[in-house]
Amino acid sequence: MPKPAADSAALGLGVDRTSPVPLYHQLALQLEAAIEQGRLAPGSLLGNELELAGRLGLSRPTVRQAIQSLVDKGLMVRRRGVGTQVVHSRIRRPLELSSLYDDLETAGRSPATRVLRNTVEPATPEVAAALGVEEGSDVHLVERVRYADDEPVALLRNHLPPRLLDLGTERLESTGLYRMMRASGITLHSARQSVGARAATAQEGELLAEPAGAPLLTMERTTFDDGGRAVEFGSHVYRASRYAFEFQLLVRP
Amino acid sequence: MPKPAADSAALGLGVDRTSPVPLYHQLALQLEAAIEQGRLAPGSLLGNELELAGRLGLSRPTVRQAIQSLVDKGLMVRRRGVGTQVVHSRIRRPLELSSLYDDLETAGRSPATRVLRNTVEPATPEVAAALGVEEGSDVHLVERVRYADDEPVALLRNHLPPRLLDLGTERLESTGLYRMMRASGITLHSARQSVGARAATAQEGELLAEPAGAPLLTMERTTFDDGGRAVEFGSHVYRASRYAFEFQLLVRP
DNA sequence: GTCAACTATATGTCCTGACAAAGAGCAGGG
DNA sequence: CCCTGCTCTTTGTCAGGACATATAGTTGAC
Repeated sequence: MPKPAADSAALGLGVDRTSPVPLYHQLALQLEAAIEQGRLAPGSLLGNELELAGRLGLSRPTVRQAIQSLVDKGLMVRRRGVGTQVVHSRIRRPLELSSLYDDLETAGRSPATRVLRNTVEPATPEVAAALGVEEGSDVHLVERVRYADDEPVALLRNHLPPRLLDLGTERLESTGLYRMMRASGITLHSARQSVGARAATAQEGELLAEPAGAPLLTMERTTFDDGGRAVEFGSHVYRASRYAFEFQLLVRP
Repeated sequence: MPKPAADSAALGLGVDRTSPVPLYHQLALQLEAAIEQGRLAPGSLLGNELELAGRLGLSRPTVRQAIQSLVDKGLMVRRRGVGTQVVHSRIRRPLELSSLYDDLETAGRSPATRVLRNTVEPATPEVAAALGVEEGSDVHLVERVRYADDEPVALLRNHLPPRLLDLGTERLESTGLYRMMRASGITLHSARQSVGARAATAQEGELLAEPAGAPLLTMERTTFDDGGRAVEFGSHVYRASRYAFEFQLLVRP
């Protein structure tokens, strides 16, 4: 079966050496755009690395680094002795650590927030274990209802270590927690999540405009910064009728 | 605040050039083991790449490649001008495309399967769109109940394109679908998932030993091979009282 | 004493060059 | 006709060097 024919002619590829953007990244962006716009057809071969490097005036390692980043994103597949080709399937975004606020905003759904509580409380054993602080020591507690297009979507309950962040209620109402963290110079690194389901309590139902007993999607998450400190522990419930987690994931070789 | 002091003395690091395992991978495995066993303490610096390369008799690119793979796994963090240090938090496995069967088995929970249906049916519009086949054309349909420790955990409903796999009912009862695919030479590449929740129907409740209306965790997944062909479309429901998705995820820089 | 500028250090980027190994296709032998 | 072995192509691995740049600590001026 003949492969869908090689491509790789004039694709508008070319790098700008005066730019501060790394060459491999420039190339990666251009290739990604070419795939996105269909100029690099799914299944088409990219042409061998050495020749591509020669045409662009780059070295092979630089070209390889660009291609590798796309392979890591799942956009391309390399096969020794064959070449590198564009993956057929439409890859959307792989799963990343995202905030509900940003997700809703990029989906064009006008997020809004109502703060129910914004206090300091002693840490329960569970919270203390998650955040790595002393049991009974002070931790911030923030409870919010998140709306999308004026409809309640989720009930967000977050615990944060003390003195990490200035948690103004007004700012909490106008933006997302992760955005506030990043703005404070906190570098998010990783998170441990658990997603489940349970029935709504009467109080939850009232806040989310669902009957008591309605199925809810639950998410518990502990987020760490790049120093390994826990910066947030969240226990969230989502209206199953209005929300689902969607994500793409890759097989790691 | 002084950093937890540099380490990097004799860590038992050393590569075997006669081994077929790539040098960078040997080094990566050794470093990972050292972190795992605590010989490389969280927060400790690794010592600069050039010196490390010199001590091991390797070139810097090779050492960098090894370190980079650990950075990608979330185990280490690089800081220009500072060095590379081990992340404090214990990283478990990042989210990967996994099968319930394997997950249960690695958790030591003795998975078992009962096949309810194993037939060929015409594709509904939804299934046809997911698998990329003609509407109404033949597709395999497999319906199973998955047990863990003799307790029902999930109801699995899979659609597969025709002639992809030999779907013997006996084999389906004794292993997982993904394992069968891999054994058939199919290279899994990526999957698109959607996780939600809903109430159990009467029939689902009966099969899963839950009352009707009980909250269930739902997962829809389309899996693609490295050629971009859809190889499976699954619509699964899990008992929320017995199962939750747990995973770790990294911030992509 | 405080702040700015300088310097040392480590990673980030990029180059050239070389050989190894896997896969596909072709040719030859059974 | 099928299978085996060869060869060619292409990616995989590795070396060694050079310069750029961000960060931290130190030094110097005010």
